[in-house]
Amino acid sequence: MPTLKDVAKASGVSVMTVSNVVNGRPRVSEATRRRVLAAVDELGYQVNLTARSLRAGRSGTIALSIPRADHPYFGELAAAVADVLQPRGRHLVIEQTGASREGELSALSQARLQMYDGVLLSVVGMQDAEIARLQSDLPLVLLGEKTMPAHLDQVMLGNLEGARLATAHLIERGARRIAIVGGTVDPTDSGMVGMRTAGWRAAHAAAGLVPDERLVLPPEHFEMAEARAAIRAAVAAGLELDGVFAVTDQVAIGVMAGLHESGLRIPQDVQVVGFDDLAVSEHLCPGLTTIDPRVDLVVSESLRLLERRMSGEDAEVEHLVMPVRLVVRGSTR
Amino acid sequence: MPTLKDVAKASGVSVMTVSNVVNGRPRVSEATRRRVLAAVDELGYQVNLTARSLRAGRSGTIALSIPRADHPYFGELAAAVADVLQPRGRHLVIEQTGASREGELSALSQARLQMYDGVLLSVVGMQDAEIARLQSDLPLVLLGEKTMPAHLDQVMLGNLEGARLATAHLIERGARRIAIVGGTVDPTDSGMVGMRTAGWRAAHAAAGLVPDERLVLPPEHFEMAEARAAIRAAVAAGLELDGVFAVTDQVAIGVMAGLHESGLRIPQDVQVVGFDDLAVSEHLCPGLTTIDPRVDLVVSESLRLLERRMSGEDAEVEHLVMPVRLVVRGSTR
DNA sequence: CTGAAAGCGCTAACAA
DNA sequence: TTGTTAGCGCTTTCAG
Repeated sequence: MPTLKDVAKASGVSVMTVSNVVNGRPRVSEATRRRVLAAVDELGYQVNLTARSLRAGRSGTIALSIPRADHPYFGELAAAVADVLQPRGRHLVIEQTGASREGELSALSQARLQMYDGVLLSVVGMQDAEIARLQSDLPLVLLGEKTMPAHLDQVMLGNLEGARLATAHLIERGARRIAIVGGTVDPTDSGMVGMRTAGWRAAHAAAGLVPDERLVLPPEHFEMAEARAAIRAAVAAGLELDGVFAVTDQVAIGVMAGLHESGLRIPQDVQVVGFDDLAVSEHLCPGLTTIDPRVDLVVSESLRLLERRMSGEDAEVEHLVMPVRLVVRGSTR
Repeated sequence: MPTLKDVAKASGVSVMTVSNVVNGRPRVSEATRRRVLAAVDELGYQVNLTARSLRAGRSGTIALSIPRADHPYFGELAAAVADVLQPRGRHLVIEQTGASREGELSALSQARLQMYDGVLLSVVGMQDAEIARLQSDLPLVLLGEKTMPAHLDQVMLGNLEGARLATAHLIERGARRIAIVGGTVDPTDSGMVGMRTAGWRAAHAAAGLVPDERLVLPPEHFEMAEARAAIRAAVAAGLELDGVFAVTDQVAIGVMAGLHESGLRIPQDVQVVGFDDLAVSEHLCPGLTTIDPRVDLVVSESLRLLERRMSGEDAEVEHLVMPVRLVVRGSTR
């Protein structure tokens, strides 16, 4: 690759002048400018962004780290972030950590994070200790469904409120035996599953109902096939239910398939509510009633926090929980 | 951030020794190693990967450029690439171009591509001229559904064969009025839509049938809502059909929703086949018969080609078309 | 308006 | 085993 020096030599000026031309700085005579641009063209010169970053101390790039790109929720999140950043002229790259419980940071080391001007880190499998170890001098905003170290900005979905809304809606529409698919019976779970299960319990309590603990169904990986098998097995085992709160839309899709296979009709026999409002959910048959997690707000708020850190402002740490919204479709009556 | 120099000063050795320790090179006495590591720990030293890249002339990173992360096909592709690269100890970043027809390269400049050791470029909206201008000295493999410049390696899906298989399957299962949703009547279209439409025509021709041109339905953006509206409108307008080949699974999902809304049953009244075999397609009701584009092969082949370029091998340019596979599910009889 | 020098943080090559 | 030197390609600073 040709360098500034090569262009300088070819056009008979100094590297500094070439740099000035290439960066459109003023105070360059029209004649030299043309000469330099001709050389740039001829040699096919391209700035070396690595060198520029080293010199500038900034890369001009923001990173979004997600567990997996093939999980629609994260794909949609990534696109939403890109859509906000692109018009602002900021460059985004997506890092995929692989959601390894053993440590996202091995895949995405602190050193690598340091390359970016700012990082939105969607933490799923990460240990608290690892998160706590994150340098707070790197502009960083955490996106994740559990409470994080107090010294880092965080934006969280309205997990509890969403689960409560979803379950209350099922109760209101007449369901009385409402399974939670992807829930947990572990009361110490403070993560996404724990919070959504707590919302399911809270809605029951508010209605004066006591949920049957057998209605807490296991799928732990939020996979469609797993959820489908779980609901089929439960129905086959004689578990009676007339409603399902699925902890994610992906799980809900599996649940709908499983209920269908079991000969149960939605919503006549079993009503279903999901969580995430994936793009596909609107186009299922029937359309999936779900919780809109307001990814738009998550994105705008987390970028606000990030820009604040990036500008060096020494503001208070914020831990935000976004509002959510129930979207009613055909899977509930 | 502390630098090698800071650590060197703190531990009373030279920067080179620190570098040697940090990089686990041999020929460092146990005593100094410990002293250095202590200083590294204390100062919280982290390598500056930008500086290392500049020095080494390589970034150790491969980029995958996709139009949008919220399009499930690309999300699944990205995850598949990451899953192959991760175990090999290579680092991947995902760049999102935004599929702007005006030019993917403005979002993702040549200069930026140059930062990576290798690039998988999924081209959609890119102009031929822009693609042709791409330096061939950057290890680059094109992923895209149109024929690209001869000087660049390319991996393409079996568009024609897949569309042919899908349509032939519909014909075999008794469909005679088979719409193509997302097709084109423009015979000069040599892109993905053109090839898949050609496959639809080829299957008809092979069966001695002549398709009604009114069965070519418009949706151009492969969006679910658009496809849903298009099929509804067509049915409402009295178009008779007993089969649909949707150019993508996303389109197929919209089609299924639209047919459902129009009171038509799948597969009894209308059979549907898609293309992409998205993860969700298996869990629709009914399951979607579709073409598996063998993303696994696309990934392994494109990485083979890429690694070859990255190793500096001066091999023949390859233009590969991957085989495809029909996956039969409930949406066809 | 143009140029020379210095240095961002790192490592290969050589010297001690 | 450890240290010194040079330079990756760029831009800031200061001097013509």
